[in-house]
Order: sequence, then structure tokens, then C-alpha cells
Amino acid sequence: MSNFNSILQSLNDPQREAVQHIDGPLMVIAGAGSGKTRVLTHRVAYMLEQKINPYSILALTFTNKAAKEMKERVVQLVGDSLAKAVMMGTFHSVFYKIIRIEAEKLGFTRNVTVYDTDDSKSLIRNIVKEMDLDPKIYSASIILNRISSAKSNLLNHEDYAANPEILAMDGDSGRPFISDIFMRYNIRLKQSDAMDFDDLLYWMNVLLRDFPDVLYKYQQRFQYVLVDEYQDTNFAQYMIVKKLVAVYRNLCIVGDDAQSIYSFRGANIQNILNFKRDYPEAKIIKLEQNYRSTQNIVNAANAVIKNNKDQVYKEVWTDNDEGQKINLFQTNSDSDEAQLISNTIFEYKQNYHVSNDYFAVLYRTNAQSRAIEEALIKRNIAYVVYGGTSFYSRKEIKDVLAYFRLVINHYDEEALRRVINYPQRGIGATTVERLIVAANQNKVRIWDIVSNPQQYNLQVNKPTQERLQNFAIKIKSFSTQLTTVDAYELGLSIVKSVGIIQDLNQDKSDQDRKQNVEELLDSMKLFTEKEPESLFNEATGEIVEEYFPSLDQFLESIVLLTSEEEKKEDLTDKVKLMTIHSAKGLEFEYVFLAGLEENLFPSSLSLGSRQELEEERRLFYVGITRAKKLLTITHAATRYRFGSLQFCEPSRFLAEIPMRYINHTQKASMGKGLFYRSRGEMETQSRQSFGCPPINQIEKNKKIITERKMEAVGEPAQIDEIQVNMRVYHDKFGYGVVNQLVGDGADKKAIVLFDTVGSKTLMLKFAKLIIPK
DNA sequence: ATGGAGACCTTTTTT
DNA sequence: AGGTCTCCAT
Repeated sequence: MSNFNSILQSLNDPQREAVQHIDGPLMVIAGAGSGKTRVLTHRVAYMLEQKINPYSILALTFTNKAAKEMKERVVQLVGDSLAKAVMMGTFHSVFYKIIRIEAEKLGFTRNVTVYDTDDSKSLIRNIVKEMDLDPKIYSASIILNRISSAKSNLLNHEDYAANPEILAMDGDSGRPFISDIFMRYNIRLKQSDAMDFDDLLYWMNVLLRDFPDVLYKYQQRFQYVLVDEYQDTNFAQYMIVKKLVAVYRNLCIVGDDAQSIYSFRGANIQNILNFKRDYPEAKIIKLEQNYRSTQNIVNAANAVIKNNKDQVYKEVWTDNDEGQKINLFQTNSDSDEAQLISNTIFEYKQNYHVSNDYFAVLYRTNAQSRAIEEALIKRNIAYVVYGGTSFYSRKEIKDVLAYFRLVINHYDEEALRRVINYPQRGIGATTVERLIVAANQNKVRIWDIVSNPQQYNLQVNKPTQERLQNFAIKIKSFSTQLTTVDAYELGLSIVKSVGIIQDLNQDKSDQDRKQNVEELLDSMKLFTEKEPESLFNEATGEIVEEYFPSLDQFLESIVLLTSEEEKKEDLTDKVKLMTIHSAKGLEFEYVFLAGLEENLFPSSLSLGSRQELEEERRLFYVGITRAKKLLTITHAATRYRFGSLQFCEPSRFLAEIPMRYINHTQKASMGKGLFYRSRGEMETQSRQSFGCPPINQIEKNKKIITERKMEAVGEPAQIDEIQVNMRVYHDKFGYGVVNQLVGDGADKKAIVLFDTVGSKTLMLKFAKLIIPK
């Protein structure tokens, strides 16, 4: 193939060496910004050039975002058809696919549902209630944490109950019944034909442990395995990989121990530190040249990470310019901090004509985004917040998805309980209680009672019995259409006939929710129109002749997604706000690190041990190394937390950055003691030195925003009145210009570029656009 | 069975 | 501060 040379050409020596090392174990320690993704993608491309069967390659990532990016870049290098045949995905999504294929062996069915964290917690709450335990002591998140870490270490409820150390720990914490909850939880999952996130990895291990034919099959299939972010793997993931590669030992792992920031979730940094012990013949390559950041940033990051004891030795360096020094600011309050950031962005945009894209504001906790958002709104700067409540965990979306789940799997208890009385159909809490009692007495599942109340002699009155039967009949009637009606058609008919749209219409304040449901339906429409991701039958490797975009296919494609990936919102030309965790793997020209204060960063919850503190430091390292050109670090003297004002000390990490990398002229500090400016001084100082527009300009902007809201007058336009390039007004999004019209009749959609919120796709029949006079 | 007012809890990070 | 959960009145 003609790309052959170019695949190797654009690499430096160690990168090329890593790409060409195909046979046998390989560990690539990739410093921040050293071209890790480049090595991974080029390595896959190179293997394909070497005529290795794409079907025998498995590439595992940690997040959907990383998987998607890898796919796209491999497609660019070798083209669509080859790249598509390579199995690339997150641990969870890849093994969910395999589990569905092998489900019967484990006592589950092909339709096995995945419970997300909310479902798991809700189930735990139910169990705690049924056991008559105090929900304050047995809080769902604590219990789930215990269960999750057990499963990540491949302990099931029996192992848990048989482990005296664990039991003693629970006893000491005043929660001796966790082991019983765990048992009931697992039983209920199985009854519901459901798995939680950790189960996907746990049961995959069981498959490979107890079914030699399955082990053999996937060992033979995946002769080449690549793992990204290996430092983030937990024991369950580590064992899966170990078993899969046991025969061919063609394992390439890429990672950076300095960027291990997920140990709270069971990630075990020892997996990467011990790689050489597991694979003594392994080749080890270090990528130490940083292509991303200035010398000042790289040096500062190195100096910080040096304070950690646990690490693989490496010296990250760069050929890039020395660059600007790191700016360090202290402000009086969190809102001043936010204003300072917003003002600085404003000034940079004006002085250097850079777009919003260049900026990212990173913080330790999601709660910090609010103040920053407010300050950006004041300056009329477009931004997008990553993380937070994901699209798929919004109530209205979860309601709709619960219907889909129930239609596919009637035994999905969480889905059933969620929708049995939503929208209200007169099946209240009392009836549900009785259903549960009857199910327990008869040793059947709740659905069995719902669909057959007489047979089990359920003690409810006639009308209630009828309501239950109508509900069951409706759900069943949808199920019969699964193979004949596509995901969009069936989804739409469920949402309509079950009364969700009507319910959302009733409450005029719920228009966002309705729009979200419409957005979900839009994405289902796209799903049915999209070419199938892979035309391979995963089990046999044969080309699939017929592909039908059914509702269960759709659900499989989204259950393991979390917000970002499927978000249709236009992300270009917006300042990005996110936690440092979600910034891992990303880079930006100008980065703000906000809230560098004791008890916030490092978090007060991480001060218990050296290991925890070192993880916080690695997090700081990750934050610093996201910046390409300029890093600005801020911290506030006071901050609102949990609704009350708290005084904050500067983070201990600040003292770990040598003074020579910090901008003295702007730094409000002398040695370790940072001095506090009065509010007035801070305002004057920041305004003058950043060349910010005077206050009255800000007031003017504010006024413009208010005026826009005021102008919401006039009758909504008819669908056909809306034309391309027309200026329109939307209740929520304000003014914008129609960019494009899609579809006809009732389903006609407009893509509108709004002045403040960017591009949105709107269903015209719902959007009620106004043509301003 | 439903809805509203008040108590209460949160804030680490994610598949 | 804001969202969720619980309890009580209807």
C-alpha cells in the first residue's frame, strides 16, 4: 500500500521502534505529550500493512472517546474497510459484545441488560429497605463501592462472605450486613437478566476461567492485543488481558505511570510497574520527547512529579521554545477567580485574535464550574461544560430508555419499577409493594405477577388488576415488533402510545425535557440510517448479509456511552470547561487550572495516605501537561462550599513548582506566603494588566443579553415560513440564523446557528421559532 | 394515590 | 446552593 512509508516516516526513533515491534510483549512508557496515540494508531496501521488479519487484532481503551479517536485515525491511515474489521473499543463495550454472544453459558440471555450506576444504587436502596436496615448507615454509594471493588478484584458474594478480613472491616465500620446485601444484589441481578458495569469484566473472567473452549476461541481470534492507558487497568481487566494473550504473548501496552489517576476505581498502578515481571521477555520503550508543551511547562511538570515516590524513572524533555512562564494568581473569592479567568480569556481573544477553542478551564470537582460559567456568560464568551449530568442519565431519557429495556427484557426489574407508573396509570406504591411480596412468596419475578395477576392470586382490586394487565399487554405488543420495526419507528410508537410525549406536553415548564426526548428520537433516526459499524458477525467472523437496525441494537450501541460522544452540540469555537480527569488525553493552547487550594486540590478526602496524595499530585501533573503554550494557575482565599463560605490555604503543590518557571511580575506572592490583595486592588490590577474593557462595557453586554430576553414577542411561525438564512428567535436559545433545512412535512428540521449557544438542530413542529419583526 | 413542603445531603474522579 | 428524598396533608 502506498501509505507504507508515510506510516513510519512521521515518527521519531523510539516511536518507530515501538510501531515495528509486532511479535512478543511490548511496554511503551509514554510521557505526557510524547505521541502515545500516534504510536498506537500507527502501530495498528503498520500491522495491517504487514498483512496481519485485521480480525485478529484487539485494541482496548479506557474511554469511548479514546476508542473513537483511535478508530478515526486508523481509518485515515489505512482506509475504512481494513480498519473496521479491527476490534477497537473500551474494555466494557468489547466484553459486553462477547458476553452477549456467550450469555447462555453464564445463565444469562442474549438480551442481558446493563445496569448503570443509578440502576445499581436504586436496586441497593430497595434491598436495604427490604432488609429493614438503616439507609443512612447503609448508603447506596458506600455499599456499591464495596461491591464494586470486590468485583473488580474478582470476588463474588460467596468469596466476600468467606473472607474474614473483609467481614471484619465491614463490622468495624458498623455495616456487618454488606455481605448479605451483596448476595441479594447479585441474585436480583441474575433474576433480572442484568449485569452492572463491574459484572461485565467479572463475568468475562468467568467465561475465560470456566469454559476452555471459549478461552481457546478468543485466544485464537485475538492474536494481537493492544491496551491503551494500561496504568488504569484494575485486576479484572488485567486478568482478562493476561488470559487472552497467554498463548501468543503478542501484547502491546501503552501507558504512563505518572498519569495514573483512577485508583479510586480499582485501577492498580502495580499492573504497569510489574509488567516486566509478568512478561520477562518484554521489550520496553520509553517515549520521553514531549511535542506538546513549552519548556517552562514541561520543566514545571517534571519538578512536581519528582515529589512522588512510586514511579518508573524517565526524563521528559522538549525541543520546543522556552515559552512564557506560568502565571499564578490568587484572588479573594471563587467568583473573583472566575472573573479573572473570564477577563483573561476576553483579553487574549482581543489581543491575539485567537478563538475560544484555544482555551480550557480545568478544575478538580464539577461543582467548580458554576462560578466560571457565570463569569463567562457575563463576558459573552461561548463555552461548553463537559461531564456533569450526562445526556443518558437525565430523568426523562432514562424513563424512555427504561421502556426500551423492558420491551427487550421483561425481567429488567429496575426498568419495570421505573415505568410501571410513569406516566401515571394508577399503579401506585401500595400495588408495587404487593407485587414484590407476591413475587417473593411465589419465588417468581415481578414481571410474572404483572403479566398474570390472577394466577398468583395478587391481592388488588379489579381496576388495578386490569391496569396491570393492560400495561403488560402493551409492553408485550411492542416486543413482538422488535424484529420487524426499526429502532426509530418502534421507539417513536412507544413514546407516543405510552403517553410520555403527552405527559411532557402537559407541563409547559418541561420543554427542555421534551426537547431531550426529541433529541433522543433524532439520534435513533440517525442510527437507523447509518451504515452498520461492522458487517462482521462477531461470533463467527462471517460477513453479515442482512443488517437490521433494531431497538435492541440501538440500546446496545448507547448503554455504555456517557454524554460526550453522542452529543450533537457543536463543540467548535467554545471554551472548554471540564475536570482534570476528563481532560486526560486532551491538549489546549491556553489552560487555566482553577482552585489550587488545600482540601480542594489535593482533595481533603485524599490526605489519608501517601498513595492517595501521590495520586492527587499525578492529577496535578496531568493538569499542567494539558497546556501547549501557556498555563495559568489560580486559587482563591475564600470559596463557597456546601453553601457556606470557607477560607482556603494555597495548595501545597504550588510550592513544588520552582520559582524560575513562574511569572514574577504577575505573581501575587513572596516565597511561600502569598499575600492577599483587597478586592479593589485585585480589580484594578487585573483590569489594567490584562487590558480589559471598562466596567461599563460589561454592563452594556449584560444589557444586550437582557434585551434579547425581553424581545421574545410575536407569534410562532408556521413550519413553511421558515427559510434558509432567515433570522429567527427561539425561547431558550435566543437569536440565530437558519443554516439548513432538513426533511419535509411534520418532521422538518432546521439547523440554526444561534448567536450565543452555537448550532442546534430543531424539530420545527416543536421549536416554535419566531420571525422577528 | 398524588403533590407539596421541608429535611437532608452533597462534592472527587467514570465505565 | 441546589437537587433529592421523605413525610404529611389532601
